[in-house]
Amino acid sequence: MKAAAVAAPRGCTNLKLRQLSRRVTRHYDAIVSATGLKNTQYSLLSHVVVLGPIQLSALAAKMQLDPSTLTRNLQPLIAHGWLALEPGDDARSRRVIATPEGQALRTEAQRAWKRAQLSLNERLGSERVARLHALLDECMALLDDAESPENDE
Amino acid sequence: MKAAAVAAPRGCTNLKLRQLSRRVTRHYDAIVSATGLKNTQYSLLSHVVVLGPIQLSALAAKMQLDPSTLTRNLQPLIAHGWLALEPGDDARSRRVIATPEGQALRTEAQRAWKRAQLSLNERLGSERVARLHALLDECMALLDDAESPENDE
DNA sequence: GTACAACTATTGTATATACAATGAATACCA
DNA sequence: TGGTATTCATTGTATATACAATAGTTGTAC
Repeated sequence: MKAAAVAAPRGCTNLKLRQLSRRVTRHYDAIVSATGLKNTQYSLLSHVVVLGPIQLSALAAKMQLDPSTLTRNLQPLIAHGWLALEPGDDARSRRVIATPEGQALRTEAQRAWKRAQLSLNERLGSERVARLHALLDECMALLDDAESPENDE
Repeated sequence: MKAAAVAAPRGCTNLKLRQLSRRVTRHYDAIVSATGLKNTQYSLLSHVVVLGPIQLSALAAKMQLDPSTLTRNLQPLIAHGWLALEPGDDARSRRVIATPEGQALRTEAQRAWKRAQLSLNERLGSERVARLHALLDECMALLDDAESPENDE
């Protein structure tokens, strides 16, 4: 039988991902920004609400964010009084926690997020979105795996 | 017969896209940055090389970039002498063009990009990458369509 | 117990991204 | 032809993102 012809990927994966990210981010922001949160801020706030008081380094890892980026992204949310920093186990580490105001805002913003997600599902088709999620998850998992071994080259 | 069960998408499409984008961008940057270009700059330079002298607004549309973002992103490349601005048809419009140095750099950087893409294909599997590309393209096309009609609300 | 390695978070610096507002030029219409 | 709307690009402002370097802290080996 013939050798299985694996379709060679065309184009730049990075470009395609970034372009769609920008596009989709604009879609969410158009809806979620009514709550005063940008999509990124909603995401960060949500993570803190769900993951409870959590160490900064652990949160950065969970969110695939550089620690320095996390430090910076926290600033607006702390300034608004939605998040707060606590001392950690060490004198060097810290934990983030959502304030009551932060939790309330998250509950409200979650409704807006839901509307944005549903309207996206509608435009793209739920089945397609589900496939996209699965694929994105697979890719992320595969790239994370490549982190642990001696793949430093 | 039973109604077709369409898998309801779980999680946030925006988050998944952004996380994978960040992850993949880091992968490309680790390889392409040796040429002195960040992935975004390589992408912009490439577009200009390929699309020839092109009006700013047209380029922004092609790249799914806000015009103000394009203006800003051009600055480093112009400062390095890799891109240049020309007068457009109007007195209000302008065109971008790649200088000879810019074209040479792009040729070099393209080789690095290729290595990054191939190594990504290897980690994720070419077949999976091809499926991802197809899906990303579909989603982008569907979102673009929703632009033209009176879907403003 | 001290010197050095490893860890945790932040700052310095640079870029990316977009919305709102602006300035300049052109199109259009009455 | 004169006024208004539209188009094109840029600036003001704010945030997102990451690498490199730094400052403090803890662990560890001798």
